[in-house]
Amino acid sequence: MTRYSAADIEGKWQEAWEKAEIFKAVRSADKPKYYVLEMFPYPSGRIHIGHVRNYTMGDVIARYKISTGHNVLHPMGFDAFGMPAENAAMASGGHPKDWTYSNIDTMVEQMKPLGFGLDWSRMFATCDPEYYGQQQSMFIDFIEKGLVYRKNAVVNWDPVDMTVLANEQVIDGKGWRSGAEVERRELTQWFFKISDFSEELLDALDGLDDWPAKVKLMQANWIGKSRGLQFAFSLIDGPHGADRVEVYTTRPDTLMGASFVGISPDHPLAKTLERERDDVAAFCAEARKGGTTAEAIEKAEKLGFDTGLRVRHPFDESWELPVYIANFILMDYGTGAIFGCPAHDERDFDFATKYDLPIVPTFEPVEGGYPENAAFVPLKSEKVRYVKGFAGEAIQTGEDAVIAAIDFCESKGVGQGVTKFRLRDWGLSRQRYWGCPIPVVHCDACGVVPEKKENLPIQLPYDEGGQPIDFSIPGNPLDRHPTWRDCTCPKCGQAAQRETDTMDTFVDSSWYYARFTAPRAETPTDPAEADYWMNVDQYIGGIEHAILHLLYSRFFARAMNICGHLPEKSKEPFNALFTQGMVTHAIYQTKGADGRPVYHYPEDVLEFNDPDGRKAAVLKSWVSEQGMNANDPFDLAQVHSLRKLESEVVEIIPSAKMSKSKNNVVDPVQIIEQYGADTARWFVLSDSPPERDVEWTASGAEAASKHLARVYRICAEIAASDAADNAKEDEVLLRAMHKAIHEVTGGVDSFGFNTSIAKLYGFTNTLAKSKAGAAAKKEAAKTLAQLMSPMTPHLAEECWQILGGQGLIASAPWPVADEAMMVDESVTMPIQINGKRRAEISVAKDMPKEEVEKLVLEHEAVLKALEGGQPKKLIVVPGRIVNVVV
RNA sequence: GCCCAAGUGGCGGAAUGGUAGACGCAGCGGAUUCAAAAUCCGCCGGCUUAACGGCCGUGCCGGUUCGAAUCCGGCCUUGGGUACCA
Repeated sequence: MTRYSAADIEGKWQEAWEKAEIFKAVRSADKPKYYVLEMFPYPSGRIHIGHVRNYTMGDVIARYKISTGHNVLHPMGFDAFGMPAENAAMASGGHPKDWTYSNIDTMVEQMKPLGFGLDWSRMFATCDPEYYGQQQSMFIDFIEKGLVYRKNAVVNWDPVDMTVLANEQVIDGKGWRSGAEVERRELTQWFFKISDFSEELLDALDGLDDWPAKVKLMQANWIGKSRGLQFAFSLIDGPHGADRVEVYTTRPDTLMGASFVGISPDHPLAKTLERERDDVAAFCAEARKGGTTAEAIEKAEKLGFDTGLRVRHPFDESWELPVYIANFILMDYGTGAIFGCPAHDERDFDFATKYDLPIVPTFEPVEGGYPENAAFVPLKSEKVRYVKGFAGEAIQTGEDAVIAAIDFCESKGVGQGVTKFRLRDWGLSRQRYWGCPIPVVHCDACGVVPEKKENLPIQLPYDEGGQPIDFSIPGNPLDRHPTWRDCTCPKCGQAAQRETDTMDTFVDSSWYYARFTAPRAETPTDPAEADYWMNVDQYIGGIEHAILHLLYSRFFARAMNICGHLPEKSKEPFNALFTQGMVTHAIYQTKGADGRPVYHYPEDVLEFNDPDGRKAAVLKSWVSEQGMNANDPFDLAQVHSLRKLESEVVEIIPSAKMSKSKNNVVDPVQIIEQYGADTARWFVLSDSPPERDVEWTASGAEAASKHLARVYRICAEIAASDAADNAKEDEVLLRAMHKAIHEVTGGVDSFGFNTSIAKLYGFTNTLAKSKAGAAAKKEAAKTLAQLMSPMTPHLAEECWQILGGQGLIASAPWPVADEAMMVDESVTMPIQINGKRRAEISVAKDMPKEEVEKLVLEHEAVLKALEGGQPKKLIVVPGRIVNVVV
């Protein structure tokens, strides 16, 4: 081979790795273990360029850790349950199972040519009965340990499709598929008791030193710890002897500004009144309308209903407040009842204005009086406040005011300080077919009974008694299945019925990392394997999973520890987390006659630089219409003039998320066919820092490909060279090599792949220009191949082989930088005069400070600046810089 | 609204208190070629200068420091997260 051809070499090396079982992970005591995991994909049918970036990063780490003597576990699987499979079945009449497994086959075929160092023998899909059966077994353990329970909950119910909808599936208050008005319905659902772990999940974030601060903050906000006061207003003439309304507030310092009490339509007091009074019943029915989505909530008008009931203020017997039922008060947060302080809360202010309630400011600012423009005075806006009614003391900050108010109220016997969390229990029931069946049985005599473990897995039925399941009928096929539901009670043996709800797919992905340590075990985990391989040393995935998936996994690890499936040390399963950015691509857009955007494929667009050097584009079809051949070199001036025709200018939107409808999707399979896997891998790692988005550009891919060809050419030339040694040049090259080892390694260690690649470019340039002898060049080229091997493993093997390297580069030990070779004998130090660079001197690297000072003061530029005087100050930072202050 | 992050050439970005713009893309000039592709060499922030050089320059205003893209205070813009949570 004389020219680099990815197609000729990549398959060959993949076979060599497989044969040598380089990536097969086997438990062994003689090496430190390293577990690197990328978030596993959903089997949508095709791999996405984003997958390529994600798995390439993981692969760089995996291969690097192998080279540094680690026993590496790097597995791959599929998050295979979920709605898209059912939707596909509805659309095309197939079966979710067939669709899913066929997609998995396709995606594995697409991933293999990328040369990832994965242990494919551990692969599984969450829809394998061997996997979800173990999940069912754990669910039964969770029931025993009280980690899961059933309760009624309000859900979005689509009355046409007869199913529960996730919030994301409700659009404008209507079901996304049926278009029917969504109802709030109370259903009995299963819940994981994640809220029992609120405090622990929050506190343990502090120990996750190698997680992005951003993710920890998002989780902390989601868990939402708040400190407040819970107390009761006494109710005057309440119905049926009801004498109090319990409320919770995080702003007890505004208690003296209360002007009403509000209760949820689902509050027991509201329900009592509803039964007896038609006007209350009508209001409550109205208030319960509308979905539970953020959107629905945003639009909903704040409605209140004066019940006519009155309560007494806890600090003033004669002060009576009205009790309203209000649609914005949630029954499942706090006590389902609030007091409103319109002067210091915007929502209460709106409400009070609407219903003509008093607005009572409670803080006296030290100077200037109250801002006139807003009755709402936010907590942080007042530096010093004086709280009316609270012992007349000045309080410095908002937080202090809250603490002081709680203390004060407690001391007067009004309520007590309470800590609450925003985090709710995790509802896992889904009224869908393509999910893990919840392994319980409903028995008329015994109630809800967990299935016996020996009966697991409870498998999904493939058909309906020989007939294919019809997914076009609304509702859950398991519900209407003729025989599947029928079973016997595991407790009493009488006829009973299976639960037809399946589990949220987030359950499947909450423990797969543990299953990878022993994917074929007869129990959820194998304790010895789990103890050896856990925790995941490096987890890599998208920021979109910052909250739910990662929080659920942290909960599951704790629950699994309680049930004995994971060791104590794995309560936090991911030692380090890295969240990578997306691969984006430009969108080419014009405006249609109706003013709406029209998107174009990149190949339909002619890109060029306008006279200002900025990227611009016109449609090729337009160029052709004007009598120019778009494929020939063309007259830019003509195109520039075309561009003035506004309607035909193509707007380039860079860095847009890839989307089929916008014609900007880059298909990895095509890229591999065109350039090879190494080019795709090199490109997605270069240019942008891994945590940021990287824009896919044709020119960038082309450049990556050219560079790899150049590296091959250089190595081939060196392999064939017999140039004599050249002591001086040899040393220069080897010094550069050791510097490169140091810098590239540092980049890989700290997820700085883009800077590692920049250093590799630099070292390649040095090598190409070097006048060193063949032996030194060969050593440098072999090192270059090694440093590139985690990123472009196929090319690296090929170069290694032609340079005479022993064995596979994949199992060769990582080069070590020689400290002594990295230190230069002399350094060039810039001389600053008053902080501005004016000159530089070259000095021996260990020249004493005094001597440097002497040399500096003799320097022409310094003498000129001093004009015969003495410097006010002379700063010498050894080896770095000199600053003369005159 | 609240919380967080980012802002550096035509573009992606580098530099985390010490020579701003590494490395790459795009662009410009040259070599090679009948020509092209490929490859190789050089230039490439702005203003100014015949040149050497000088001045300005990391979103804006101010501060700390011998020295600030980097630290502090205030603002602007963009991106992300999140919310009837009492």
